[in-house]
Amino acid sequence: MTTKHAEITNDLRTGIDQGKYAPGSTIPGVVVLMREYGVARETARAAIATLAHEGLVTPQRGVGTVVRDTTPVALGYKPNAPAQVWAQQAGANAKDETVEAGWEAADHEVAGRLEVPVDSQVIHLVRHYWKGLNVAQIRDQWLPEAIGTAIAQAGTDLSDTASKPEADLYTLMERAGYRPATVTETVVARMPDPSERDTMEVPAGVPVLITHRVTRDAENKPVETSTTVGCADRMSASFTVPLNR
Amino acid sequence: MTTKHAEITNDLRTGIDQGKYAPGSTIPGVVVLMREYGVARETARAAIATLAHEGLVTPQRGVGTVVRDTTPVALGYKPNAPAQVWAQQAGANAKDETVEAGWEAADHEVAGRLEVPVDSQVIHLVRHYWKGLNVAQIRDQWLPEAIGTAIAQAGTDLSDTASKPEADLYTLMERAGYRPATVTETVVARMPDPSERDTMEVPAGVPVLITHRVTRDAENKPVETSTTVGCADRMSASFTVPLNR
DNA sequence: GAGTGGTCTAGACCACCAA
DNA sequence: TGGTGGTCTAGACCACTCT
Repeated sequence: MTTKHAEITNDLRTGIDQGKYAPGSTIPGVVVLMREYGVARETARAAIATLAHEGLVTPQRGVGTVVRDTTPVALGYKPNAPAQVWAQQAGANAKDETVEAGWEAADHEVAGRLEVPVDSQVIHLVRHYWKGLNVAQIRDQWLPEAIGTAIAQAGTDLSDTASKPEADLYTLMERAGYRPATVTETVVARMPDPSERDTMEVPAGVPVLITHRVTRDAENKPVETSTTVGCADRMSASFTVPLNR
Repeated sequence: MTTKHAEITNDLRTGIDQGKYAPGSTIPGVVVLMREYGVARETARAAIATLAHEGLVTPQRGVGTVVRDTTPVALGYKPNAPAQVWAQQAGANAKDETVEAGWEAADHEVAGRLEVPVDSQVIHLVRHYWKGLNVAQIRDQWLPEAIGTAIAQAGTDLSDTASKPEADLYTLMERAGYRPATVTETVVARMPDPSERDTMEVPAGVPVLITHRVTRDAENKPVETSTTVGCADRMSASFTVPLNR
């Protein structure tokens, strides 16, 4: 025999699957489930909690337990033009903002990706990508010392949060004499930690997608690396790769 | 004031972060927490449940609540050689197995990806990729009718589950006169549904990574599409893309 | 058998939202 | 103000694992 809360969960889940409870509407509340199934409050709540952690519903105090719209928003992501894509694809109410910029000492991870010595100076940029009222992605980006100074000498100080570069980063790199040739991206997923859940307002049951990127020039030397963390229900990553066989 | 269970969760989480509770060891159990914090059983359990849903611990009856090893297993994935990579990267105790094969009518989704009419015949293959004792990935793959029959005429019947093709799919395609030229992959993540949780034995708090792929020939016509679902703590996807600017 | 986590109850009070 | 979900309790019994 399955447990009582599992029984209730299954009934509600099939109801959602079959469209009995549409996205945006509410499923039967705690008190209703208590009465209809003859269970205690915590048992009814346990059933709902399972659905919440599966990402199917979002309980809201004073409102009810709302069925999530599980359709992926599918913000396609093209590594070929990382900077501009956001505005095009996320729609009119999208914006992005540099919240942090400056020089810092490379830690082990960043130094390894950029193939520079640990503790050597690198430029670190943190950007927030907004979609409507939410931060949908957070990007941490690092550039090796040589490139940071070369871009500065070409007239753009990346270590200044307030300054608005008038061109995207790859263009700035080219002007400074570094031509990006390839990007390698590695995608993983996990549940958000509390700070991510906080700044991006990730609902329960929604994982984050993490993209680690390394951009290299024609000599295969790293010219940029970044880590992008995004709410998995507000982003997806897409790649087109030629096959050389 | 934070809630009692949140308080306990935070204490335990920082303990894990700081290495006080190492991966593989157990955190204080329900009864210990009840005594030390002076709370009821369900309150202590709620604190542990939060950590479980964050993917940090796995409660086990009769054993204790074990700290998960959160290190990503990072099975790099190269779209250039999809079939062979598994064995190389997942190690010695990896294997893969075709669990389903045959002709079926294309549904809306598959028809759209392959750019064939809805309800036209397609080959459907389901493969399980094992890592040790677990299924780590499930791949659903579809080929358009023309290619399925061409490969059959070239001597390999893909619609037969028992038959072991002696070459990887891309090679079979080439022999049948279709040369794959590009792949486009879209990666998303979500929490597993019950059936996925079941066959892949996904622990609580671990999302699945989903890769939608379309392979095209030189004329940009789709020759294959597949959807791969994998436990996010047992796989990652990696892509290297040349920049053409 | 001792100790772990899992289920369930009946009842209390609190926080929040909408009408 | 009435209805929603969130927190918490004290106590019972069950399922599982390890020794």
